[in-house]
Amino acid sequence: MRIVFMGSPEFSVPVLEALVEAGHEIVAVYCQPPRPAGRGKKERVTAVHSRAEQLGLTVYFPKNFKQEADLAEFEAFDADLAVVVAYGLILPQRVLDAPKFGCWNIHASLLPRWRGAAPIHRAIMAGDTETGVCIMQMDAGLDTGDILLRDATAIGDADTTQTLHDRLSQIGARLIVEAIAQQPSLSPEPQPSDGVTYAEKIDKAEAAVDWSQPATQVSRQIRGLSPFPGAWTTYRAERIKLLFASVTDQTGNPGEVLDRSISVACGEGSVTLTELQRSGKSRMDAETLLRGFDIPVGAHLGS
RNA sequence: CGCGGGAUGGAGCAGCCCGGUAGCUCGUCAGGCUCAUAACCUGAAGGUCGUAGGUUCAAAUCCUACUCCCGCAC
Repeated sequence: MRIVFMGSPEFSVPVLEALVEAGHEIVAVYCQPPRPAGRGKKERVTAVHSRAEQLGLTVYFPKNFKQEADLAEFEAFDADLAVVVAYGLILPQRVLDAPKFGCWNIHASLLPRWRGAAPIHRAIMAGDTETGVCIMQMDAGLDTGDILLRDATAIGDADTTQTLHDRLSQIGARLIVEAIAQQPSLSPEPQPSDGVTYAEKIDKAEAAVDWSQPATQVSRQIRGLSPFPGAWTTYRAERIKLLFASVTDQTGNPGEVLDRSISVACGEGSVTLTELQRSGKSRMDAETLLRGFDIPVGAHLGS
């Protein structure tokens, strides 16, 4: 099949690779343009951009699809299908209609739950026990298209946004190849009107840990924001990012350090912090961190 | 030219301001102990202090340039 690929971040890369692997003809790759980003404000290309160039594919990055030239260029590829995964732009109807089979989107949730920007973070933060990937026939709405194929995966207590992100990306890659192979016999199913939720973008204000929350909620917050943007607390005016925490059942004043494993009392129960990162340092486990940075029992975090 | 932190035996850090014998916690190795269990005691090995210059009788420490890592902001 002649396919136009549209995606930007790391999540999209395995999908692109799978399509190439499956022998499809990638006639163009679209992604977000390079932008000044990161330390030093240097121009950064997207993950898809650099991988596509390694694969010898031509990369396009229009600002949006409002210019006639960009629309015409897209239509001129005369593609059979466009595969869209975390591209970062709203596609106008002309783009949706251009490929022979339209545009298919890979979305990292079990729709209609968690439509929108941050489905992986939201699923963990909400305490969902299951999530998955949907292949959908894109329409004008926000993640409202008919479902072509889906697959689920369980969310465990050891999952973080990192682990789930990687797993869902792999599932998405496999699923899109399957969907294309089955294309003639796929039966699009409209999404149910019940159970619709929206995954709002993560706000930085959500990243500060509130120790008065129950331990289960604190753990979900820490795991759901790990590794990006990272939940954090403070100790001695220093900001400490928390990358992983498991729920334990000790009690104390919220924010109080209860033992030498950095177990911290929450509003209800406690969490044991096992992966942390001081600002300016790399992430390390609790024992390693404590070797050069004392957080004594009885210390109070986050005040 | 966005702001800032950092690079010191295998790991994590102190020492730098105020130049003068390389230090702490842990790990490793050898031996001891066995009511200390996130055990204890004794001893040992292991570092051209990120790189390159400069200042100096003397530089981990002061000066200059560079490389790499990270936090914030975006």
